[in-house]
Amino acid sequence: MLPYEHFGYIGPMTDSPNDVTPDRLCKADALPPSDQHAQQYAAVRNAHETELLEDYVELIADLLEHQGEARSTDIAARMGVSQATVSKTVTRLKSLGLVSSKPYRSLFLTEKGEAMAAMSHQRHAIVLQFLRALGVSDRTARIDAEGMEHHVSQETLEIMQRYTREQGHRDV
Amino acid sequence: MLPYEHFGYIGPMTDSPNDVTPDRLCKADALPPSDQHAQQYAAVRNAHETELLEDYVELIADLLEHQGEARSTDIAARMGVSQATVSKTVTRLKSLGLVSSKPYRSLFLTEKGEAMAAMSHQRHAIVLQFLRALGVSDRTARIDAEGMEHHVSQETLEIMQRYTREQGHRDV
DNA sequence: CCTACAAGTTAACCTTGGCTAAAATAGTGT
DNA sequence: ACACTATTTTAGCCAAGGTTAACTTGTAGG
Ligand SMILES: [Mn+2]
Ligand SMILES: [Mn+2]
Ligand SMILES: [Mn+2]
Ligand SMILES: [Mn+2]
Repeated sequence: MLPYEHFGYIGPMTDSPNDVTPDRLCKADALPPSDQHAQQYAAVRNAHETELLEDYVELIADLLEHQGEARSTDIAARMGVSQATVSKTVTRLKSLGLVSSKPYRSLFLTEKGEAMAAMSHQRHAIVLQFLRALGVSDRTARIDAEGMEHHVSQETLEIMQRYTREQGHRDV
Repeated sequence: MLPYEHFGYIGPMTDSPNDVTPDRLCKADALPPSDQHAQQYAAVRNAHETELLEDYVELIADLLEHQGEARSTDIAARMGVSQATVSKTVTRLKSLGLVSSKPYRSLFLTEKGEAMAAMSHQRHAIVLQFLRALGVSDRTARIDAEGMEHHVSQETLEIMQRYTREQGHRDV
Protein backbone atom coordinates (compact mmCIF):
# COMPACT_ATOMS: atom_id res chain seq x y z
CA MET A 1 0.00 0.00 0.00
CA LEU A 2 2.53 2.57 1.11
CA PRO A 3 4.70 3.57 -1.80
CA TYR A 4 7.93 3.27 0.18
CA GLU A 5 8.99 -0.19 -0.84
CA HIS A 6 11.12 1.32 -3.57
CA PHE A 7 13.41 4.13 -2.57
CA GLY A 8 14.07 6.17 -5.71
CA TYR A 9 17.80 6.33 -6.17
CA ILE A 10 19.47 9.67 -5.55
CA GLY A 11 22.71 9.79 -7.52
CA PRO A 12 26.12 10.04 -5.87
CA MET A 13 26.02 12.50 -3.04
CA THR A 14 27.73 13.23 0.20
CA ASP A 15 26.51 15.29 3.07
CA SER A 16 28.13 18.60 2.23
CA PRO A 17 27.90 20.52 -1.04
CA ASN A 18 31.60 20.39 -1.82
CA ASP A 19 32.94 16.93 -1.29
CA VAL A 20 35.86 17.66 0.97
CA THR A 21 34.22 18.37 4.34
CA PRO A 22 36.85 20.90 5.39
CA ASP A 23 36.75 21.09 9.20
CA ARG A 24 34.83 18.72 11.36
CA LEU A 25 34.28 15.37 9.72
CA CYS A 26 32.96 14.18 13.06
CA LYS A 27 29.26 14.09 13.97
CA ALA A 28 27.55 15.19 10.72
CA ASP A 29 25.60 18.30 11.79
CA ALA A 30 24.12 18.58 15.25
CA LEU A 31 20.44 18.67 16.03
CA PRO A 32 18.87 22.10 16.43
CA PRO A 33 17.75 23.03 19.96
CA SER A 34 14.67 21.09 20.97
CA ASP A 35 12.22 23.99 21.03
CA GLN A 36 13.32 25.35 17.68
CA HIS A 37 13.03 21.88 16.21
CA ALA A 38 9.51 21.64 17.58
CA GLN A 39 8.59 24.90 15.93
CA GLN A 40 9.66 23.53 12.56
CA TYR A 41 7.26 20.62 12.85
CA ALA A 42 4.55 22.89 14.20
CA ALA A 43 4.86 25.09 11.14
CA VAL A 44 4.36 22.06 8.92
CA ARG A 45 1.29 20.92 10.87
CA ASN A 46 -0.02 24.41 10.55
CA ALA A 47 0.37 24.45 6.79
CA HIS A 48 -1.46 21.14 6.60
CA GLU A 49 -4.50 22.69 8.22
CA THR A 50 -5.05 25.10 5.37
CA GLU A 51 -3.57 23.52 2.31
CA LEU A 52 -6.64 21.66 1.15
CA LEU A 53 -8.76 24.77 1.64
CA GLU A 54 -6.28 26.77 -0.39
CA ASP A 55 -6.31 24.26 -3.22
CA TYR A 56 -10.11 24.24 -3.26
CA VAL A 57 -10.62 27.98 -3.39
CA GLU A 58 -7.86 28.31 -5.95
CA LEU A 59 -9.47 25.67 -8.12
CA ILE A 60 -12.93 27.19 -7.73
CA ALA A 61 -11.57 30.58 -8.77
CA ASP A 62 -9.89 29.01 -11.80
CA LEU A 63 -13.06 27.23 -12.82
CA LEU A 64 -15.13 30.37 -12.42
CA GLU A 65 -12.67 32.26 -14.57
CA HIS A 66 -12.11 29.66 -17.26
CA GLN A 67 -15.47 27.88 -17.47
CA GLY A 68 -17.78 30.52 -16.10
CA GLU A 69 -19.00 28.27 -13.30
CA ALA A 70 -17.66 25.93 -10.63
CA ARG A 71 -19.60 22.67 -10.49
CA SER A 72 -18.72 20.06 -7.94
CA THR A 73 -18.48 17.41 -10.66
CA ASP A 74 -15.64 19.32 -12.25
CA ILE A 75 -13.93 19.80 -8.93
CA ALA A 76 -14.21 16.10 -8.23
CA ALA A 77 -12.74 15.23 -11.62
CA ARG A 78 -9.92 17.75 -11.34
CA MET A 79 -9.08 16.76 -7.77
CA GLY A 80 -9.33 13.06 -8.57
CA VAL A 81 -11.71 12.49 -5.72
CA SER A 82 -15.34 11.37 -5.29
CA GLN A 83 -18.23 13.80 -5.41
CA ALA A 84 -19.14 12.89 -1.87
CA THR A 85 -15.74 14.07 -0.72
CA VAL A 86 -16.15 17.35 -2.56
CA SER A 87 -19.57 17.83 -1.06
CA LYS A 88 -18.26 17.36 2.44
CA THR A 89 -15.28 19.63 1.93
CA VAL A 90 -17.49 22.31 0.42
CA THR A 91 -19.65 22.15 3.53
CA ARG A 92 -16.54 22.90 5.51
CA LEU A 93 -15.55 25.74 3.18
CA LYS A 94 -19.01 27.23 3.60
CA SER A 95 -18.87 26.93 7.37
CA LEU A 96 -15.56 28.80 7.25
CA GLY A 97 -17.16 31.53 5.17
CA LEU A 98 -14.96 30.95 2.13
CA VAL A 99 -17.57 29.63 -0.28
CA SER A 100 -21.27 30.26 -0.79
CA SER A 101 -23.94 28.35 -2.67
CA LYS A 102 -27.53 27.28 -2.50
CA PRO A 103 -28.15 23.52 -2.26
CA TYR A 104 -27.81 21.69 -5.57
CA ARG A 105 -26.42 24.82 -7.21
CA SER A 106 -22.91 25.61 -8.31
CA LEU A 107 -20.35 27.35 -6.17
CA PHE A 108 -19.16 30.89 -5.58
CA LEU A 109 -16.42 32.44 -3.52
CA THR A 110 -17.08 34.93 -0.75
CA GLU A 111 -14.89 38.00 -0.43
CA LYS A 112 -12.77 36.09 2.02
CA GLY A 113 -12.64 33.13 -0.34
CA GLU A 114 -11.57 35.33 -3.21
CA ALA A 115 -8.85 36.88 -1.09
CA MET A 116 -7.54 33.47 -0.14
CA ALA A 117 -7.74 32.28 -3.75
CA ALA A 118 -5.82 35.31 -4.98
CA MET A 119 -3.05 34.82 -2.42
CA SER A 120 -2.85 31.10 -3.11
CA HIS A 121 -2.84 31.58 -6.84
CA GLN A 122 -0.06 34.12 -6.66
CA ARG A 123 2.07 32.01 -4.39
CA HIS A 124 1.45 28.96 -6.58
CA ALA A 125 2.50 30.91 -9.66
CA ILE A 126 5.68 32.15 -8.02
CA VAL A 127 6.72 28.64 -7.04
CA LEU A 128 5.84 27.18 -10.43
CA GLN A 129 7.70 29.85 -12.37
CA PHE A 130 10.67 29.53 -10.07
CA LEU A 131 10.92 25.80 -10.66
CA ARG A 132 10.71 26.30 -14.40
CA ALA A 133 13.35 29.01 -14.24
CA LEU A 134 15.57 26.57 -12.34
CA GLY A 135 15.28 24.17 -15.27
CA VAL A 136 12.68 21.73 -14.02
CA SER A 137 10.42 20.30 -16.73
CA ASP A 138 6.89 21.65 -16.94
CA ARG A 139 5.24 18.42 -15.90
CA THR A 140 7.44 17.90 -12.84
CA ALA A 141 7.34 21.57 -11.92
CA ARG A 142 3.55 21.45 -11.79
CA ILE A 143 3.53 18.38 -9.57
CA ASP A 144 6.18 19.69 -7.18
CA ALA A 145 4.67 23.16 -7.02
CA GLU A 146 1.29 21.73 -6.06
CA GLY A 147 2.80 20.37 -2.86
CA MET A 148 5.63 22.79 -2.16
CA GLU A 149 3.56 25.96 -2.43
CA HIS A 150 2.01 25.40 1.00
CA HIS A 151 5.37 25.22 2.74
CA VAL A 152 7.18 28.21 1.30
CA SER A 153 7.63 31.20 3.59
CA GLN A 154 7.36 34.82 2.61
CA GLU A 155 11.10 35.22 2.77
CA THR A 156 11.71 32.33 0.41
CA LEU A 157 8.95 33.46 -1.92
CA GLU A 158 10.60 36.81 -2.36
CA ILE A 159 13.92 35.17 -3.12
CA MET A 160 12.26 32.87 -5.63
CA GLN A 161 10.62 35.83 -7.31
CA ARG A 162 13.91 37.64 -7.59
CA TYR A 163 15.65 34.57 -8.98
CA THR A 164 12.96 34.06 -11.61
CA ARG A 165 13.09 37.70 -12.64
CA GLU A 166 16.88 37.76 -12.97
CA GLN A 167 17.02 34.40 -14.66
CA GLY A 168 14.36 35.58 -17.12
CA HIS A 169 16.51 38.59 -18.06
CA ARG A 170 19.75 36.63 -18.28
CA ASP A 171 19.23 34.09 -21.06
CA VAL A 172 15.68 32.85 -21.94
CA MET B 1 -8.53 28.92 14.93
CA LEU B 2 -7.45 28.71 11.33
CA PRO B 3 -4.51 31.03 10.75
CA TYR B 4 -5.94 32.44 7.53
CA GLU B 5 -7.53 35.58 8.88
CA HIS B 6 -4.39 37.48 8.00
CA PHE B 7 -3.03 37.03 4.52
CA GLY B 8 0.69 37.79 4.67
CA TYR B 9 1.30 40.50 2.12
CA ILE B 10 3.29 39.53 -0.96
CA GLY B 11 4.92 42.68 -2.33
CA PRO B 12 4.12 44.15 -5.72
CA MET B 13 3.82 41.37 -8.24
CA THR B 14 2.05 40.62 -11.47
CA ASP B 15 1.36 37.26 -12.99
CA SER B 16 4.37 36.97 -15.25
CA PRO B 17 8.02 37.22 -14.24
CA ASN B 18 8.80 40.23 -16.46
CA ASP B 19 6.16 42.83 -16.06
CA VAL B 20 5.26 43.46 -19.68
CA THR B 21 3.12 40.39 -20.56
CA PRO B 22 4.28 40.30 -24.17
CA ASP B 23 1.66 38.30 -26.13
CA ARG B 24 -1.66 37.26 -24.72
CA LEU B 25 -2.92 39.45 -21.95
CA CYS B 26 -6.21 37.57 -22.22
CA LYS B 27 -7.15 34.55 -20.07
CA ALA B 28 -4.19 34.29 -17.67
CA ASP B 29 -2.93 30.72 -18.22
CA ALA B 30 -5.31 27.90 -19.04
CA LEU B 31 -6.06 24.97 -16.77
CA PRO B 32 -4.13 21.78 -17.42
CA PRO B 33 -6.12 18.83 -18.80
CA SER B 34 -8.36 17.34 -16.16
CA ASP B 35 -6.58 14.01 -15.74
CA GLN B 36 -3.14 15.59 -15.49
CA HIS B 37 -4.48 18.04 -12.95
CA ALA B 38 -5.87 15.13 -10.94
CA GLN B 39 -2.47 13.45 -10.95
CA GLN B 40 -0.91 16.54 -9.42
CA TYR B 41 -3.25 16.42 -6.46
CA ALA B 42 -2.86 12.65 -6.20
CA ALA B 43 0.90 13.07 -5.94
CA VAL B 44 0.41 15.47 -3.04
CA ARG B 45 -1.99 13.11 -1.24
CA ASN B 46 0.55 10.39 -1.76
CA ALA B 47 3.34 12.40 -0.19
CA HIS B 48 1.11 13.12 2.77
CA GLU B 49 0.77 9.41 3.47
CA THR B 50 4.45 8.99 4.14
CA GLU B 51 5.70 12.32 5.36
CA LEU B 52 5.10 11.81 9.05
CA LEU B 53 6.70 8.39 8.87
CA GLU B 54 9.70 9.90 7.15
CA ASP B 55 10.05 12.61 9.77
CA TYR B 56 9.84 10.04 12.56
CA VAL B 57 12.45 7.64 11.22
CA GLU B 58 14.71 10.55 10.35
CA LEU B 59 14.40 11.93 13.85
CA ILE B 60 14.92 8.53 15.44
CA ALA B 61 18.08 8.04 13.38
CA ASP B 62 19.32 11.48 14.41
CA LEU B 63 18.66 10.78 18.08
CA LEU B 64 20.38 7.40 17.88
CA GLU B 65 23.38 9.03 16.29
CA HIS B 66 23.62 12.11 18.46
CA GLN B 67 22.34 10.91 21.82
CA GLY B 68 22.99 7.21 21.60
CA GLU B 69 19.33 6.32 22.13
CA ALA B 70 15.89 7.32 20.93
CA ARG B 71 13.42 7.74 23.78
CA SER B 72 9.86 8.64 23.10
CA THR B 73 10.05 11.55 25.54
CA ASP B 74 12.71 13.17 23.38
CA ILE B 75 10.72 12.54 20.24
CA ALA B 76 7.66 14.11 21.84
CA ALA B 77 9.65 17.17 22.88
CA ARG B 78 11.32 17.57 19.50
CA MET B 79 8.10 17.05 17.58
CA GLY B 80 6.15 19.33 19.88
CA VAL B 81 3.52 16.69 20.46
CA SER B 82 2.24 14.64 23.41
CA GLN B 83 3.83 11.39 24.44
CA ALA B 84 0.57 9.59 23.78
CA THR B 85 0.71 10.72 20.18
CA VAL B 86 4.25 9.46 19.83
CA SER B 87 3.31 6.13 21.33
CA LYS B 88 0.49 5.66 18.85
CA THR B 89 2.58 6.66 15.87
CA VAL B 90 5.38 4.36 16.96
CA THR B 91 2.86 1.51 17.04
CA ARG B 92 2.12 2.29 13.44
CA LEU B 93 5.81 2.47 12.55
CA LYS B 94 6.31 -0.93 14.14
CA SER B 95 3.37 -2.43 12.29
CA LEU B 96 4.93 -1.15 9.07
CA GLY B 97 8.21 -2.81 9.98
CA LEU B 98 10.17 0.44 10.19
CA VAL B 99 10.86 0.50 13.91
CA SER B 100 11.42 -2.16 16.55
CA SER B 101 11.37 -2.08 20.32
CA LYS B 102 10.28 -4.07 23.33
CA PRO B 103 7.50 -2.53 25.42
CA TYR B 104 8.67 0.32 27.68
CA ARG B 105 12.08 0.27 26.01
CA SER B 106 13.65 2.80 23.70
CA LEU B 107 13.43 2.60 19.94
CA PHE B 108 15.49 1.16 17.13
CA LEU B 109 15.21 1.22 13.38
CA THR B 110 14.86 -1.91 11.31
CA GLU B 111 16.84 -2.29 8.09
CA LYS B 112 13.89 -0.88 6.25
CA GLY B 113 13.60 1.96 8.71
CA GLU B 114 17.26 2.79 8.35
CA ALA B 115 16.95 2.80 4.59
CA MET B 116 14.01 5.18 4.78
CA ALA B 117 15.83 7.37 7.29
CA ALA B 118 18.91 7.56 5.09
CA MET B 119 16.88 8.55 2.04
CA SER B 120 14.87 11.09 3.96
CA HIS B 121 17.90 12.56 5.61
CA GLN B 122 19.70 12.96 2.32
CA ARG B 123 16.71 14.55 0.64
CA HIS B 124 16.21 16.85 3.62
CA ALA B 125 19.84 17.91 3.49
CA ILE B 126 19.71 18.63 -0.23
CA VAL B 127 16.65 20.84 0.16
CA LEU B 128 18.07 22.65 3.18
CA GLN B 129 21.42 23.32 1.57
CA PHE B 130 19.71 24.45 -1.60
CA LEU B 131 17.61 26.99 0.27
CA ARG B 132 20.66 28.32 2.07
CA ALA B 133 22.57 28.53 -1.21
CA LEU B 134 19.67 30.54 -2.62
CA GLY B 135 20.14 33.05 0.16
CA VAL B 136 17.39 32.07 2.58
CA SER B 137 18.24 32.60 6.25
CA ASP B 138 19.10 29.53 8.28
CA ARG B 139 16.03 29.70 10.47
CA THR B 140 13.59 30.08 7.59
CA ALA B 141 15.41 27.52 5.47
CA ARG B 142 15.01 24.94 8.21
CA ILE B 143 11.30 25.60 8.55
CA ASP B 144 10.62 25.56 4.82
CA ALA B 145 12.77 22.51 4.21
CA GLU B 146 10.88 20.55 6.84
CA GLY B 147 7.70 20.83 4.79
CA MET B 148 9.04 21.10 1.24
CA GLU B 149 11.28 18.04 1.40
CA HIS B 150 8.29 15.70 1.06
CA HIS B 151 7.13 17.28 -2.17
CA VAL B 152 10.32 17.51 -4.17
CA SER B 153 10.74 15.06 -7.03
CA GLN B 154 13.90 13.29 -8.04
CA GLU B 155 14.29 15.56 -11.02
CA THR B 156 14.07 18.70 -8.93
CA LEU B 157 16.37 17.27 -6.27
CA GLU B 158 19.08 16.73 -8.83
CA ILE B 159 18.73 20.27 -10.09
CA MET B 160 18.87 21.59 -6.54
CA GLN B 161 22.03 19.60 -5.90
CA ARG B 162 23.67 20.95 -9.00
CA TYR B 163 22.71 24.52 -8.13
CA THR B 164 24.08 24.19 -4.61
CA ARG B 165 27.34 22.74 -5.88
CA GLU B 166 27.86 25.43 -8.52
CA GLN B 167 26.82 28.20 -6.20
CA GLY B 168 29.26 26.86 -3.61
CA HIS B 169 32.13 27.03 -6.13
CA ARG B 170 31.14 30.44 -7.48
CA ASP B 171 31.44 32.81 -4.52
CA VAL B 172 31.14 31.63 -0.88
C1' DC C 1 -46.07 17.10 -18.65
C1' DC C 2 -43.41 13.53 -17.23
C1' DT C 3 -39.67 10.69 -17.38
C1' DA C 4 -34.70 9.62 -17.49
C1' DC C 5 -30.30 10.71 -16.41
C1' DA C 6 -26.92 13.73 -14.50
C1' DA C 7 -25.58 16.16 -10.50
C1' DG C 8 -25.56 16.87 -5.66
C1' DT C 9 -26.33 15.26 -0.88
C1' DT C 10 -26.50 12.20 3.00
C1' DA C 11 -25.43 8.13 5.79
C1' DA C 12 -22.28 4.89 7.45
C1' DC C 13 -17.82 3.58 7.54
C1' DC C 14 -12.47 3.87 7.69
C1' DT C 15 -7.60 5.66 8.81
C1' DT C 16 -4.62 9.19 10.36
C1' DG C 17 -3.01 12.24 13.73
C1' DG C 18 -4.00 15.13 17.35
C1' DC C 19 -5.58 15.57 22.55
C1' DT C 20 -6.32 14.43 27.99
C1' DA C 21 -6.59 11.47 31.77
C1' DA C 22 -5.59 7.30 33.87
C1' DA C 23 -3.04 2.99 34.36
C1' DA C 24 1.19 0.27 34.02
C1' DT C 25 6.05 -0.26 34.03
C1' DA C 26 11.00 0.97 34.81
C1' DG C 27 14.49 3.01 37.41
C1' DT C 28 16.47 5.17 41.41
C1' DG C 29 17.56 6.38 46.02
C1' DT C 30 17.28 5.33 50.83
C1' DA D 1 12.85 -4.04 49.82
C1' DC D 2 10.11 -0.26 48.88
C1' DA D 3 8.45 3.82 47.62
C1' DC D 4 8.68 7.62 44.64
C1' DT D 5 9.29 9.54 40.09
C1' DA D 6 9.81 9.45 35.30
C1' DT D 7 8.48 7.11 31.28
C1' DT D 8 5.42 4.54 28.44
C1' DT D 9 1.12 2.73 27.23
C1' DT D 10 -3.89 2.55 27.01
C1' DA D 11 -8.58 4.28 26.73
C1' DG D 12 -11.73 7.49 25.06
C1' DC D 13 -12.42 11.62 22.71
C1' DC D 14 -12.23 14.62 18.36
C1' DA D 15 -11.70 16.59 13.40
C1' DA D 16 -10.12 15.96 8.71
C1' DG D 17 -10.21 13.67 4.58
C1' DG D 18 -11.10 9.76 2.13
C1' DT D 19 -14.47 5.73 0.53
C1' DT D 20 -19.29 3.40 -1.27
C1' DA D 21 -24.08 3.10 -1.48
C1' DA D 22 -28.45 5.06 -1.35
C1' DC D 23 -31.28 8.99 -1.70
C1' DT D 24 -32.79 13.74 -3.58
C1' DT D 25 -32.94 17.24 -6.77
C1' DG D 26 -32.43 19.58 -11.33
C1' DT D 27 -32.88 19.55 -16.17
C1' DA D 28 -33.46 18.29 -20.84
C1' DG D 29 -36.11 15.37 -24.36
C1' DG D 30 -39.94 13.17 -26.18
MN1 LIG E 1 -2.29 25.77 -5.58
MN1 LIG F 1 -1.47 22.80 -3.67
MN1 LIG G 1 13.00 15.57 7.17
MN1 LIG H 1 9.66 16.94 7.17
